[in-house]
Amino acid sequence: MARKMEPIERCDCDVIHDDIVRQVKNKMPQEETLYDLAELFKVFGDSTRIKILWALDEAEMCVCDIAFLLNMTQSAVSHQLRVLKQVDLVKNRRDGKNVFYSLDDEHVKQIFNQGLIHISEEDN
Amino acid sequence: MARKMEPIERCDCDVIHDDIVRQVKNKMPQEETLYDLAELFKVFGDSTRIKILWALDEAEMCVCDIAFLLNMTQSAVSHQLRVLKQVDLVKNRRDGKNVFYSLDDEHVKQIFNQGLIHISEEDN
DNA sequence: ATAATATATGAACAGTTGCTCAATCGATCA
DNA sequence: TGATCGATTGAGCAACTGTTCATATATTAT
Repeated sequence: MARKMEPIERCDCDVIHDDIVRQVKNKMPQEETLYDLAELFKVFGDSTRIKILWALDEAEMCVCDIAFLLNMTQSAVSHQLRVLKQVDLVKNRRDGKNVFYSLDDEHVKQIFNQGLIHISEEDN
Repeated sequence: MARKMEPIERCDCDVIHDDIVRQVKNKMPQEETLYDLAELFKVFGDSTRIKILWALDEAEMCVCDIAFLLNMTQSAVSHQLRVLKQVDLVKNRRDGKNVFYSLDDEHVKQIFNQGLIHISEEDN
């Protein structure tokens, strides 16, 4: 996690590399943008959360329903819903004793589908 | 990580929920598919790997070039390239003392862009 | 051969993650 | 009011992750 502060020493590669590296450096998005992107994918990088998101894409559901569907404790589901809410992937509304969760982003399924394309191509 | 084996007890929610939950359950992809999807996103869930992938999308580069570009040790970069290779996101070729890495999937940028769409919409 | 360079790899370590468990909060109902 | 149900929250923990460091391997140059 901790980043080295002293610049890495350059290897003896050709000057050609030098130009390419400089070009790539200029084309790269901002450090912060790439960090945020990683943070988003980190949220997708857990099968429990993937399942929850996929389920909520089908229908709005309360916590206990999700827990039953995924065969998990309410507590575990609640913890994960919290994570999903923090990054604005889901929203919720209270109805009596229940709290209903639903998707708060229409691109989730598109992102998933892109990922599935990669997976299906791996089996070659 | 460890999954509970005894089924979660059902809450006293309406019978309506029961139907919805059953419907959602039927529509959900296979457990394994969702697991694989999470594994893929887990790889994207690290800013170092995101940077490497983004860089390699611009140009083929050797390990020391990537290390210099990202101001990281060769070792750290090499470890991450190994991870990326294991999931078929990058490929490599040796040229003398150097090993050149390049992208092995054309959808990477598309997946990134989908993610960026979500991020940019968060700032509301 | 030896030395030098580029990369890979394994152990170790700190930091993080996702779950369980217990306690708590919020709303409803007797 | 107290009892109950659904949901949330915090502590604690085992498992995992990403880096560093030291070492090993592979290729080239001397």
